[in-house]
Amino acid sequence: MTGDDLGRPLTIRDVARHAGVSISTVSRVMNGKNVRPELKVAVQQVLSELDFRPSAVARSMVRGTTQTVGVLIEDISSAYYAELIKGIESVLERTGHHPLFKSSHWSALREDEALKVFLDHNVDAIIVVGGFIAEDRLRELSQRLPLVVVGRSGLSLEVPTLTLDQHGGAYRATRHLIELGHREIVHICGRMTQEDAVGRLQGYYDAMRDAGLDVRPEWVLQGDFLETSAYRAMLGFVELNLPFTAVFAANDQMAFGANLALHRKGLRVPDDVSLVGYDDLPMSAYIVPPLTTIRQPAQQVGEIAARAAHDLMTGKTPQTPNFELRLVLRESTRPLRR
Amino acid sequence: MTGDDLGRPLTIRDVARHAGVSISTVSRVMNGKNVRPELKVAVQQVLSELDFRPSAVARSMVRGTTQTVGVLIEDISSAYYAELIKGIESVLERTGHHPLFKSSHWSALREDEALKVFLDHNVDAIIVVGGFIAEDRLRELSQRLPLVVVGRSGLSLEVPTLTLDQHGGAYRATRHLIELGHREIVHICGRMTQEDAVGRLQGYYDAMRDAGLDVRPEWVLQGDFLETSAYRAMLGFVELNLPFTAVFAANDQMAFGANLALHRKGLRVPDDVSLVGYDDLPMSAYIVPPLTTIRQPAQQVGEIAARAAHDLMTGKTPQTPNFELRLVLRESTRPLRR
DNA sequence: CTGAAAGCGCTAACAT
DNA sequence: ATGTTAGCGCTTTCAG
Repeated sequence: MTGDDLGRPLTIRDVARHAGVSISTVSRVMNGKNVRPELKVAVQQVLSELDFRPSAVARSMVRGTTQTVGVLIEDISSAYYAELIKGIESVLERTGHHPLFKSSHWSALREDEALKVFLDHNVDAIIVVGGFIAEDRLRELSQRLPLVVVGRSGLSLEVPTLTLDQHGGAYRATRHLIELGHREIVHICGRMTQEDAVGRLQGYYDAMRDAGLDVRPEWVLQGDFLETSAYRAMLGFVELNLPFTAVFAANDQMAFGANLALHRKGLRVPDDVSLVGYDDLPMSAYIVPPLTTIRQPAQQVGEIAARAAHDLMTGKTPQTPNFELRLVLRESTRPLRR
Repeated sequence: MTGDDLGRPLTIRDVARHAGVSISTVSRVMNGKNVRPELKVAVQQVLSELDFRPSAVARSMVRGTTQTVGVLIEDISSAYYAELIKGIESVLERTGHHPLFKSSHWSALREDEALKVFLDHNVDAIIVVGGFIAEDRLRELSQRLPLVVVGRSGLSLEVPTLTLDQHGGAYRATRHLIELGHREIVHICGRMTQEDAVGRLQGYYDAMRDAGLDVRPEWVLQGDFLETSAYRAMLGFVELNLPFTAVFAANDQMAFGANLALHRKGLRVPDDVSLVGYDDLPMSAYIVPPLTTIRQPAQQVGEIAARAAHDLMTGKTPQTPNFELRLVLRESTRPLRR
């Protein structure tokens, strides 16, 4: 009715003026406080007519809360973390919080930067996935705001910490191969700077040792969790002409790389070589042959982490259930033929 | 030195008090305005001693800018979009902006919600990737703030729009198969609600028609861009026992699914059936056999989109180069044996 | 139940 | 060059 459409976004004052009330009344209506019904209706009318939306920034300023939660993660774009993020997203969406994702790309410096950004922006909680942040810094953080840590072990923090038993998962994977009769088992490991990689390597070692099997140093191939590294490493290993009948890759992506390398060398999976991965990416059921692997319930972990963050924010005691790392039997392994 | 460490975060007043100056001087020092050198040093001293970081929220409030850019995308966690995001992240990191990612999961409602959230939070720019937002709404948005649109064609907007020639890409993929001598070519398409899927289907049709080839209706298999759909569709098709020698899947994920289905049915790729995908995911070079596919430079698209957003924010004229959709020849196709 | 006014932490006039 | 002050848009006392 009044033709005062300026480019400038509306403020609560505009609404108040149009409704003929004070700004506090408008605020009350928006926040469901007690207001005389007739006034309330009138204000709501104007609110929707003007399609008014209060500034989240102004609200944050006065409420001291932003409805955002910072999520620090190595790499948003990598397949495994993508699953985790999906889980976080899905529960935060329901609690009305907005995730703020930052990739640190395995750089301690960027981790630190990201945390500062989170703090500067006054996020209501932080979820840290993996990484290298010192225990003290985490403790300090947890004193300032709700903090949830995922995938860091050996921490003694008063903070919900979700960890998966990497050692156990790798042990199970290796054990599976051993039970199929394999004795010469190659392991392609991840970067030793990453906790998960170390745990999995150790699980492999221990499974071998417990079975009374020696591990030849040449059997441990250095990878970096990406396909290419495993592809190259596997190719190189085959050229050594050492006998081997099985491969355990520290993640599925490297298993893919190894799979192709074996194929190139004329070795059939699983007829000539059995192959086990780790993660169980959505894809892994669709490669040829479908990959036997250790299932990490990444999405579920993300959900629990987000729920824990929410619990912390609302003063509830977060649950941190144990996650089961199951072996998913598919078609890339078979009993050793003798 | 003064033992006043409260839990409450510091404000500019604390700094001012400690340095014995006014808050405006502190503000000036932080913003590089002219301040007497000695004072400046003193303030900087206090600033770092206290490890003070100004509230981004308060700054946003007064500056009217947030250093954030909203990124609306179907699904953060899907492999193709992950690449795009990586590109966006990498350039926004350098410009000092913080991406705010929202997945809309192919829901117009969520798209709308996300846009509102962006607006509420006063993002400095928005990047919209695909989706269903009406042209008018986009125009309206673009009048309020810098807007970059990715992957929407047929729009007549005064807005930087990055599109890839889906029709052309699919045409090239199909053409490749035809040139290899294939005539009975199956297409697994995506959801017809998605623009890209339609463009690719049309490209397939046109390539067939231009080659004087008829398309049997049974050759067009309905998928949804995920592995499973293609796996099932392919399985079902093979059971029809219709002759065919090649498959063009509308994305790599579906090509993976088809690949497995063919394998299950005892058909060898590429010896019995040639297979072409679309996207060129990082993974696609590592499946067995390595996938011939149309390369969509997703990461580069993300970079250009972010750069365009930045240009818009800084008043520069954004560049929107053409992207080349190359056929990447690998090992999943071969000449038809006669 | 409602309006006036204070104030969240900061920046940008405005005075000095 | 520096300090004082007025807001940014909102919520929340505090009076009435």
